[in-house]
Amino acid sequence: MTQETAPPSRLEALKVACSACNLRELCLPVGLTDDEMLSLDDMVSTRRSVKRGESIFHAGDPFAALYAVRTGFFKTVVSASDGREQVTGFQMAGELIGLDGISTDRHSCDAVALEDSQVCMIPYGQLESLSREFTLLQHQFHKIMSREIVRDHGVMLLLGSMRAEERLAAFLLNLTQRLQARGFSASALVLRMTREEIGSYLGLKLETVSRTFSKFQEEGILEVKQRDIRIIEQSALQRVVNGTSA
Amino acid sequence: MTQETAPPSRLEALKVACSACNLRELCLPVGLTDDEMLSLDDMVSTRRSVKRGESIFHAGDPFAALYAVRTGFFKTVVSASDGREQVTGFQMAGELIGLDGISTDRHSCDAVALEDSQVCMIPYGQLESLSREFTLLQHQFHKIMSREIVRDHGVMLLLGSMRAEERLAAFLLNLTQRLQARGFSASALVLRMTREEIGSYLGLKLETVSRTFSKFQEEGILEVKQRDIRIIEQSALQRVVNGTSA
DNA sequence: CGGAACCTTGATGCACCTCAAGCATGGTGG
DNA sequence: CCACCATGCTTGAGGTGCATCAAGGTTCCG
Repeated sequence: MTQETAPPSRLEALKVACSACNLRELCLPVGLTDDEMLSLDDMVSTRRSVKRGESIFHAGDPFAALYAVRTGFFKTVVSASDGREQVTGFQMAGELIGLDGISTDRHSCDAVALEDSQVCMIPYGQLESLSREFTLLQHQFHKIMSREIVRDHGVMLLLGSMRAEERLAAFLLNLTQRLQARGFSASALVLRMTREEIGSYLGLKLETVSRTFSKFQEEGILEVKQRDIRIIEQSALQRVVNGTSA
Repeated sequence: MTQETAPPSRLEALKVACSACNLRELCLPVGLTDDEMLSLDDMVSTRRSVKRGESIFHAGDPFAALYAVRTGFFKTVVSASDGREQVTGFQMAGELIGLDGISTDRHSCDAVALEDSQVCMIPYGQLESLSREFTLLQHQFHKIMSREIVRDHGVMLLLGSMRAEERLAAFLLNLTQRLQARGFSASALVLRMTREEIGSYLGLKLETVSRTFSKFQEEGILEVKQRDIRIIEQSALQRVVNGTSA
């Protein structure tokens, strides 16, 4: 349950190299020159394995580094004082986790692995110095933070003014789009999260998520077998999101 | 209720000095040395007046600068393709507007003045170069972006799992806390936005916002006269937020 | 093979939305 | 300066989308 900063028994003999990583076009190094990439390689020197259910960090933990998802799948969760929880995002390969920690030097959410995963550790102090040196890195980092803000505003729109079907349709389209950018099929996906986690993210109860999946299936938009989803009619999903279907 | 630090009887849109601004402890310059502050003064050289109802920028506009609220009050609004709108935030003196634009070089929301206001323009390219030079400025800027992310996550929690009374109570407590940080009373405030705008922000209809205000008044928690709000029992509001009152 | 975690589906209730009507406020022009 | 009108606010009555409660089914794994 507690985070292990240096996994004791696991030898990370592999030197992690951004320059050799197949995610470099999606991750922090986008657009860097070869020189700059080599400096990144120095900074991002540790990879950490996280088992399903384990957390990279918890709310309240001191902030020291960002984490880039190398393989696997994560959720971030904020908690209210009364125990209510809200999933604020799902992160897949190439995405950055931990930006929340910069503001107060402590993390404000939990980052939990939804399957066995690996993350690359990016010591924050070093990122700041390196991005003073490399304009492109600096700009790319700012873009990533800004993108998170824009994404959050989209979620607010979803939570504030969409109905259950619209929320789930938007969620599925977003997931497939990101999976597609990583070379996966646009029409078949395996959900890494439970109905309850989807519900938490979308501001719905798990029963409503389940019913909505069933409804989409009845309508021939999806084929749903537990966590295996096949999208039969993407355009129909798009229409649902736009409210053009009710 | 509007604060005017230096009543601008002349055209003062010329020279702005962060170093002389009473908001410098809340705004971008937090923690800078005198030297650094002077460089900021060079960068933030234009102030712009915005009349009530006007926008600093619209969704789709090219991104070139950030704006620090000098006086007045703003809302930011994102729109879906079908016309649905969501207020994503309300900004007051010392707060930064426009961070959304970095991600795609275009703004993704509208920033609308809710009263006659003034903003300081911070050319983004210059901010990037200056923050390559000044570590503290760089860090402060990152903190501001991160804070926005954390705030957004809090709004998601609110939208995803709180009921109407809890949302409004949380909203009022947040407003008064920010006003208090600016030297205003913690118990009396004048709302700069309509019930509809509050509702949009909180994911509620204006009638629900109005009814909830009335309910708080009946319960002796607030005194509500249109946009004049007096908080009679702050602890009760806090209890409502925590769900300890239902 | 048995239990835990997860998912589906049905019945019922309620929080909030929708629709509607009337009141308050403030800006504007005669 | 006042009358007028647009905009915003309040309140009521009724409807509905989703939550809640409940029961049973499926899958995974020790």
